Amino acid sequence: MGNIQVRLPDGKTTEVSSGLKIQELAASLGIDSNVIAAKIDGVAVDLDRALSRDCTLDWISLNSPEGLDILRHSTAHLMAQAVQDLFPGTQVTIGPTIEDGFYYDFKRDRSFTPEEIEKIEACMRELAALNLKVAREEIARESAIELFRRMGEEYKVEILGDIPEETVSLYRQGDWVDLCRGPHVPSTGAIRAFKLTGVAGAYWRGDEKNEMLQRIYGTSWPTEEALREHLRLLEEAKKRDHRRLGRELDLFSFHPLAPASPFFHPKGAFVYNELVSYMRRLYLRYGYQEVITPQIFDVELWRRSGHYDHFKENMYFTRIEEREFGVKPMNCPGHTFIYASKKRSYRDLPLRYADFGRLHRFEKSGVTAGLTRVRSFSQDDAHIFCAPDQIEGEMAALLKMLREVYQTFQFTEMQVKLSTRPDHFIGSLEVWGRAEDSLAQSLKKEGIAYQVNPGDGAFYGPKIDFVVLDALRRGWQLATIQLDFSMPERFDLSYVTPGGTEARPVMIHRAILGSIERFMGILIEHCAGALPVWLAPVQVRVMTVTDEQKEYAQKVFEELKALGWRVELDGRNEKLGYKIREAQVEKIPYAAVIGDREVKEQTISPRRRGGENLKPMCVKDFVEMLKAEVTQALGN
RNA sequence: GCUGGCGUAGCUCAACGGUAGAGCAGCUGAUUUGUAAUCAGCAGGUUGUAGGUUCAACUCCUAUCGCCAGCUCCA
Repeated sequence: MGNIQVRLPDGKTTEVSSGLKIQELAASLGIDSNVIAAKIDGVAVDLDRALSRDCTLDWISLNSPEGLDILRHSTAHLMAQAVQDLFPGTQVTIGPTIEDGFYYDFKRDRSFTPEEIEKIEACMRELAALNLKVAREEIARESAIELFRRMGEEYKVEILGDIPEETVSLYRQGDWVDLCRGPHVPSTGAIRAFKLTGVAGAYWRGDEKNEMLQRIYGTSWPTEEALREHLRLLEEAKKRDHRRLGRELDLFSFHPLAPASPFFHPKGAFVYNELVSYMRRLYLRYGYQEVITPQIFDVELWRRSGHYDHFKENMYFTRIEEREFGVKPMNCPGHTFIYASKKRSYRDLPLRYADFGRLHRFEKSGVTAGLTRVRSFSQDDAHIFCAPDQIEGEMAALLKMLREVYQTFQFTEMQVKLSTRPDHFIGSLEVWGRAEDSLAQSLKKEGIAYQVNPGDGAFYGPKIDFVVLDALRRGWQLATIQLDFSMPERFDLSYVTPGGTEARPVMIHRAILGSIERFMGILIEHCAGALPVWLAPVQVRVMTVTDEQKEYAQKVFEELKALGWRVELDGRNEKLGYKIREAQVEKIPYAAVIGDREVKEQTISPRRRGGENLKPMCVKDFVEMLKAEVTQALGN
């Protein structure tokens, strides 16, 4: 065995004898114990791996994203070991890492009870304490198939059947073995801070036609502190849950007799309408015209549009006078009728029809959730009818509008996905290709990075989806832009070109907030219920210190009200601290405190939600301040 | 729809085979109070619904509805 040259992360090169294990090299270099794996020329490997050629070496620390991923994967293995120790006969399937954690799917006749989960967790701690060495082993695929078949692991055998390589790797810890690509932590003792977080059913390979497996979720971290911090964030998210805030702030509620259909209370309805007004103001500037269209249509319409063939499972139907009707799940077909109500010229295009019409979509029970997934909703929906050569300009305008909207709501980050032709589609392949290219071109032109989501388009055309990240960095899909050459065809839409010939317009389906319901839910979580002043159902609460100031407070209240501010008066016989607390809990942006001093000086003392006390000021100055705040937020 | 969990007062939760209890909210009264909770009293529940087991059911069983966590699907 000769010597080899190893280039270390610090740029220095060291000469070691071939066959030296990375671990041994690390020990000799005094590398800290957080290093749990390494990279040879960029490929992640176990510390147990021997160095056999000249290479560049990088350390993978527990604190790096790659290290965390390895830790979590190893924790999934540890869990699988515990499960098979405790419940012989349970088969393992797959156990990948996910954001902040991992899961492992098991084949077992019954599901895991909370008590069993506790037992599994305890068993995992014991196995971790044993600090079992995690050893990699490479064997021929055929031998692996033989091995897992003997062990009764049918799923592993199936997985092995799909692996093209002739050699596969196994990982052993104690007497437990699993098929795995690796790498893993060197020994189970590296797994320090973990918690099993949930159980759920999951279909084998994610297909509901397959048998259901039992999934256990968990999370794993380098330190106890990191684990605690993660659990704290989960608690924080719970506090922001819009379902909880919706009740606490008296915005909306649900009733079992109208499942998945929200009731907006006065304050919630105010916010809802204000969101719609906001979009209407934008429509004025961006050249949209609002239309109102029917709620139910003869199924004939849905047959023509393709919804009957491709969206029927999500629709509500009703029969009357021997005629079958479908409640609209989308506005688009209705808009084609307005388009087709007269002869159109190229001079009319683009035509932008906006519609806040109520939509109903049947969603399988079990998928609905709060405001984010409902059966009755409306969208800031619009359909743009334009000539093919206008697509680009429309897309650019749309992206500008979209950015403006997201900035207003302080969604500073977004991800973009281009979804292509699904299995169920209408129209020709050629037309689909054209539409997909158009969308991709537009994104490139605007310099927007995007991922492709194959097969995720609407049945009538490809789409661009926009996912925003909220304050807790959770992703939410809001906007969608869909390019449609089929609907104009199906409804035989046309316009007269400059040359006097007839041409087919293109339809762009688009929504920026998405559904108003869903957007409201996301916005509530984003701002933790503290809506910006312009959107808050109550903007100011005027409050007295004692009854002495009631008269003046009433005057201030009337004054603000007359100026159009949404204001309430709290003249109750309670301590100021009590009134302040209530206003704070209700997340009202401003409390206007009035005591004897204010009466004497004809001022108010505003207090911002959050605790900031402002100097006493006259009502006029206060109003100017509010105005400036609104203007700043809305940028106009 | 599927897997699992959970439904007790408006809200948060207790009681877990022996005829339902607390805090907050609500109402009444006292208190006139300066930036996140003044005190006292009162009222409020056929324990989601329908069956069943039992001398006895909030508690055990079955069905059903709803909610929650996932799977699948999606705005």
